[in-house]
Amino acid sequence: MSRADGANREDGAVAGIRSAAAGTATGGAGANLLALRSHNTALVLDLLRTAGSDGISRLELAERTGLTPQAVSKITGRLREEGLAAEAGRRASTGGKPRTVLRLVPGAGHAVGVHLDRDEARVVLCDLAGTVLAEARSALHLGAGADAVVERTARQVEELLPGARGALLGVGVALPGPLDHARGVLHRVTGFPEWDGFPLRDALARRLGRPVVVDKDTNAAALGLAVAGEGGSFAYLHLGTGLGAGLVIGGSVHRGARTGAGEFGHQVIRLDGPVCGCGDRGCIEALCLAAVARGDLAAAARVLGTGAANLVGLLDIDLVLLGGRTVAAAPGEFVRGVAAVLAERARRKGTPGDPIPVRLAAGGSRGVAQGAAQLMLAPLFGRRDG
Amino acid sequence: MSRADGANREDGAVAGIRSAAAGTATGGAGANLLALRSHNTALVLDLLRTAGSDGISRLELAERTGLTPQAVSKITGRLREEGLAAEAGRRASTGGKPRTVLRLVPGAGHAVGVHLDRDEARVVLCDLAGTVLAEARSALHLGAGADAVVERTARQVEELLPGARGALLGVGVALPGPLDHARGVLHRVTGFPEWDGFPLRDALARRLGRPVVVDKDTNAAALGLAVAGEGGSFAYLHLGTGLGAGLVIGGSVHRGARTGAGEFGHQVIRLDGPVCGCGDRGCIEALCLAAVARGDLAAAARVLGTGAANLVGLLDIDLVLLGGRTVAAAPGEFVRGVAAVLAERARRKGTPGDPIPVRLAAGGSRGVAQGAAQLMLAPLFGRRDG
DNA sequence: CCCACTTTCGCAACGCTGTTGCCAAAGTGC
DNA sequence: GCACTTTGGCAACAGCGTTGCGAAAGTGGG
Repeated sequence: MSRADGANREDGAVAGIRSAAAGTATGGAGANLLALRSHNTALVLDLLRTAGSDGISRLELAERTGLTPQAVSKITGRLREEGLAAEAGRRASTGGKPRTVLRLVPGAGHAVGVHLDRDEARVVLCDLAGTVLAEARSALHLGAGADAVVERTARQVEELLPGARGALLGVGVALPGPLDHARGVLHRVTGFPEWDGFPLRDALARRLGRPVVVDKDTNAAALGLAVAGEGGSFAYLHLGTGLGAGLVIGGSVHRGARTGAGEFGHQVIRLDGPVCGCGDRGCIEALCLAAVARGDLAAAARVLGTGAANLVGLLDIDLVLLGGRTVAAAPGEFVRGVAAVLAERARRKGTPGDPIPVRLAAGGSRGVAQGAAQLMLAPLFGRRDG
Repeated sequence: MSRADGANREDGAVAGIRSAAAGTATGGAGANLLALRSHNTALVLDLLRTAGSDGISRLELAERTGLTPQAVSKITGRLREEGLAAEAGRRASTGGKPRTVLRLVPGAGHAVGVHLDRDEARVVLCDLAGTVLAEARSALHLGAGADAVVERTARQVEELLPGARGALLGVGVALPGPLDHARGVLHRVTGFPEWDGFPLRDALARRLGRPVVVDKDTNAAALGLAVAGEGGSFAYLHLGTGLGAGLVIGGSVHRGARTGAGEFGHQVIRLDGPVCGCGDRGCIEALCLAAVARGDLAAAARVLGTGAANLVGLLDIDLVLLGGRTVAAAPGEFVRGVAAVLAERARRKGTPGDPIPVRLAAGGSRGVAQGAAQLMLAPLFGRRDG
C-alpha cells in the first residue's frame, strides 16, 4: 500500500485543497493546476487581508501557509503585478536582511452590500479590506411590489458606485426569511405573498448589469463576523423582531442544501408549551419574545441560553455571538444570562477546558450590510459555502 | 481585477481541493502538487469503491471528477501499478471501441474496526471495499482496568490479522462517551472513573505496533453510513441505553474542535421538565427513555422526532437515520413517529420540496464496528474530518 | 469480406505549478 | 572593515494535468 504516503498528514493542513477546484469542468471535484494556484492565491490574499495595515512578510506567509518561501514569492509577485498587493516598508532586522512587509491594496476591488430589513434598506460600499467607504439608508416598503423595490435598490446602489475607483466585484443582498441562496430566489416574505418565489438575484443582476448574490440576513451577518476575524466555528444568534441564527463551521457559513440552516427561532424547547405564530408549541422565539414583552429579560436570556446550549452541544462550536435590536437594548443582561446557562451545562457534563465564551457581536446595526458585501468579497479569500 | 478569473465556478466543483493538502509542512492549508495528486487520486479511488464490483470506465471517471480523460488514465495507471485497481472486462460498444471497466481491488488493503460497547467488544476485519472478512465478539468488562482491556483487545485484533493478506492500514476503535478524537484520549467512561483521561490510542498503538484511531461510537456509525452510500448531509440518531447523534455534513463527519459534536441526548426540549441523570431538566434522552420504559413508544417517537426536527431545522440536513437497540426493537414505530413530526413541522413552515426522509440505518448491530474500520479506510477515499 | 466511421485510450510534447540550488542584496555585530 | 546572518530573486527542475495525435478495437453499410 504505497498509496498511504500522501495520506499521513496533520489535521490543520489536511483541510487544504477543497475550495480551489476552479478551472475544471462543471460536475465533480477534481482539481487541476489552475485550481491549485487559485487556492494558494486565495490563501495568501486572506492572510494579507487579515494582517491589515500592519502587513505581513513573505516568510511569515510561507510559515502560515506551509508553502515554500519561493512559492510565496511567486504568488505575491503575481498579486503585485495585478495591483492587489504592495510592499509596505520593512521589519526590524534580526541580524540579517530585514523582511519586506507586504499588504493588501484595499482599493483594488470593491463590493456593495445591501441589507433589506423589514422597514429599512441599507446599502454600503466596501473595499477589499471590508472597510465601508460609503453608506446610504432609506425607508423600505415591501408592499410597493418587487419591481419597485428592485428599481429603487438599484438606484441606491448606483449612487454609491462613484466611490469605487477600483473594479466592482458585484452586489450582495441580505434579507430575512426563507430563500434559495444558490438560485437567488425568495421563497416567502412574511406579510407580502406577492413576493413568493421572486427571483431577486436575477432581477437585480439584470437591472444593474453586475453579479448579484442573495442570502439570509443572519448568514450575511455571520459571514461578516467570520471575515472580521472570529475564527473557528461559531453561532451568531440574532434576536430582533424574530430570532434566527447564522452558523459558521470551520470558517465557512453553513447554509445546508436548501439555504435552510440556522432555523433557530422555531426550535422547540418546551414541549406542549405556548402556541407560537408558526403554529407549533414551545418555540424558542415565542418563549423568548414573550419574556421580553413582559420585561423579564432574565427569563428571556435563560430561554435563549438553553437554545444556545443545545446548539453548542450538538455542534461543539467554539463561540456564541449575540446580536439584533433586542439584544442591543440590554447586551449585558443577555450575554451574562446566556453564558450562565452554557457554563452550568458545561459544569454538569464535566467536559475539560474552559466553557464556550459568549460575546456581543461586533458590527452593530451595519453588520448585516457589511456581511452582504462580503458575500461577493469572501470568495476571493477562499471562503466558500460550508 | 483579473484575480476573479479563477473564482467563477459552479458550486459542486467548488468543493474541490481542500482535503488534499498532503505533502506540505505542518501548519497552514497551502497545497502543492503532491497534494493535488493525492486529492485527485482519492477522488478516483472513491468512485471506484462506490462502483463496487460493477466497475466504472475511465471516461465515466473523467465525467464524474471533471478531470480530462487523459488525467484519469494517468491516475488509474498508477493505481493499477500499485495494485489498488484492476481492469474488469469491458462494456458493450456504442459504435466504437468499447470502454474498459476498472474496479477497486478490495484485497489491496485492510483495516480492523473495534467496537467497545458497554458490555461487549466486537472486532471486525474489513477490506478496502468495507466488506467484513472476519469477526469476533466477546464480553467486555471495563472494570478490569485499562491495561487489561487494551491487552485483551490487542489479542482479539491479532487473531483476525491472518485474514488480511494485503497490508493492514491500522485499527479504528469506537466507543461511547466523551473523548478526544485528535489525541485519542478518553475523557470519561461512565461508571469507571479509573479510565478518566486514558490515552487509549497511544496505548493500543504501542501494544500493536500499528496506527490506531479512536472515535465516538455514533461518529463511527455515521461514517460507516456515509461511506456506504448515504450522500449529502445527514444525522444518525442512536437510541440504545442512551441517546446520541453522529452528524455527517457534506460527506464528512462533523466532530467539532473537541470531538464533542453530536451531543443530542441532553438537548433540553422541555424547560423545567423532569430531572435527567445529567442533572439538567427536560433532556430528550430522559423524556424518550422514560416513555420507552412505560411502553409508550408513540410518545418516545414524538420526543425523538421533536429533537430531530430541531436538528433538521438548525442544519438543513437531507436525511435522518435511526439506529440502536431500542429503535431496532420497534423500527416501524420510531421511523413513522419521527417522520410524522418532521412532516408536520415542514408543513407548518411551508418550505417547498419534499419533507426530509427518515429511515432505519443499515448496518445493524455491526454498523459501529464497520464504521470504526472506516476510520482508517475513509481517508484513502478523501473523507476527512468535517 | 472490406472499408469507412466511431469511440477509447495511450504516447509525446507542452504549459504551468511548486521546489531546489545558488547567489546577490542588505542588514548586524565584532 | 570584515565575517556572518537573513532575505529573496533567478534559473533549472520534477511533476501535475492538458493538448495533439495516432493506434487499437469495435460497429455498420456496401
